[in-house]
Amino acid sequence: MKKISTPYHHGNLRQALLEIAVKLIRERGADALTIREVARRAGVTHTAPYRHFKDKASLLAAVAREGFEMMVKETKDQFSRTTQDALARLKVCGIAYIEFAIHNPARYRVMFGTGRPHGKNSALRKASEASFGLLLECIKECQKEGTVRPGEPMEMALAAWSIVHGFSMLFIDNQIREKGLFAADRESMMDVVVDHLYAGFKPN
Amino acid sequence: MKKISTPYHHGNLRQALLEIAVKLIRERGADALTIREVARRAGVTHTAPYRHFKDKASLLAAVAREGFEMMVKETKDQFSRTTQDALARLKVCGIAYIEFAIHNPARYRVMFGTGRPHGKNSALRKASEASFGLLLECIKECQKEGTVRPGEPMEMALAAWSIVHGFSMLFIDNQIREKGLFAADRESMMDVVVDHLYAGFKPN
DNA sequence: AAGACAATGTTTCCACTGTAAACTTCTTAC
DNA sequence: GTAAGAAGTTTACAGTGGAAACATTGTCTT
Repeated sequence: MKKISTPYHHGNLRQALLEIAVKLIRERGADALTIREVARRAGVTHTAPYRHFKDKASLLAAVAREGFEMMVKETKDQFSRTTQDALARLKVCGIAYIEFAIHNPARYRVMFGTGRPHGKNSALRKASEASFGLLLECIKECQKEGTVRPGEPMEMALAAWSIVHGFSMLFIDNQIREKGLFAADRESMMDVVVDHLYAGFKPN
Repeated sequence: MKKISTPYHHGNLRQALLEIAVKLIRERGADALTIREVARRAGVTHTAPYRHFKDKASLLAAVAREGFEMMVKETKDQFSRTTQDALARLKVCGIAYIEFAIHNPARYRVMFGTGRPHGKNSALRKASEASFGLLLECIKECQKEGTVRPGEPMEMALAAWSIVHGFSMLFIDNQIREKGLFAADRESMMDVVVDHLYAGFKPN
């Protein structure tokens, strides 16, 4: 039996590194992240992190994975507070997604910004698939319910994901505020964008 | 009178650097780009690029700016080949955008991936605004034409931009193929996604 | 309780990076 | 033709990612 909670030398360094990494990215941007600085703040040597992460990319992948897991969890939490129909849940999906991105911009960028595809890193891939799965299920349920028009659910999920992802990216990259779109507050902007999409999903 | 076309020592090094940078990003990914390697391939010392770009970020910003300009130009070219209504042009906007992203994934990622907002770099900002402006104008024209329902054009442009941007990002990050969505070919996927959005724009 | 063993952290090392400063060499305007 | 400024070079430095060999500590077996 391995006691996970018991500290070895440092005391759950892996988790500490992840938290420090996120904080650092938040403070100085994603590419300013440095393994050495993370180690420094954790109070360990600059090579200690390599016991827990193969390399820098691997550390970032772990941050990303955690992000997907958080996102799924938060969405599900919102679900449980939404006792309504599937359409309501579908909207929750969109809103929760965007809210996550806005509240965790640094992490969000890591989740998608790396450029290099998740490829082999199956843990990361699984986490991201879980997130997509949530959306897909919602759409299927809506179709059963009759609140979303028939059609290949995959394609509709793709469209839905595209819009919330796109909006999130633009928002956190400041492209929106820069273009003088801050007339409306954030929440109503979100609603507008999401509604435009769902308008295209309506039956009839 | 300054003769721009005449080579000094190297011969239009600035442009050469830009081209090499893009090629490098294409080959090895955006963060593998190194000023020294760019210089090496250009056959100059590793500090020569600093005569043309303040720093690495500045070089990347120039690559991004060029990208926006290319995108606008290509869209306009497509416009001139589209003698039809404004709605047709609006669709061209979406398709051309996605096509650009797909054909220039490396550059596209630089255009949006940096994380750091364009902020002060006004040349980059202007180029990106031109691209957004094209979309905005299309929507306004469609509204005049009656092929897009009334409503704040800014908001609709935002929605439209979100979806094409989101789709592009997901596509070039391989998130789509990874999720087993390659059933449809690229072109029909594009059409489907764009159509879902425009369905929400329809009058009535 | 006593080692053996694997997990964790450290030291030392290396090739490489971004960029500043002071320099040389070329181009062009006068 | 010469002075000035632009373009490219040399040299230097601190910081980085990561490999390798070493030291330490907790855990497992007996």
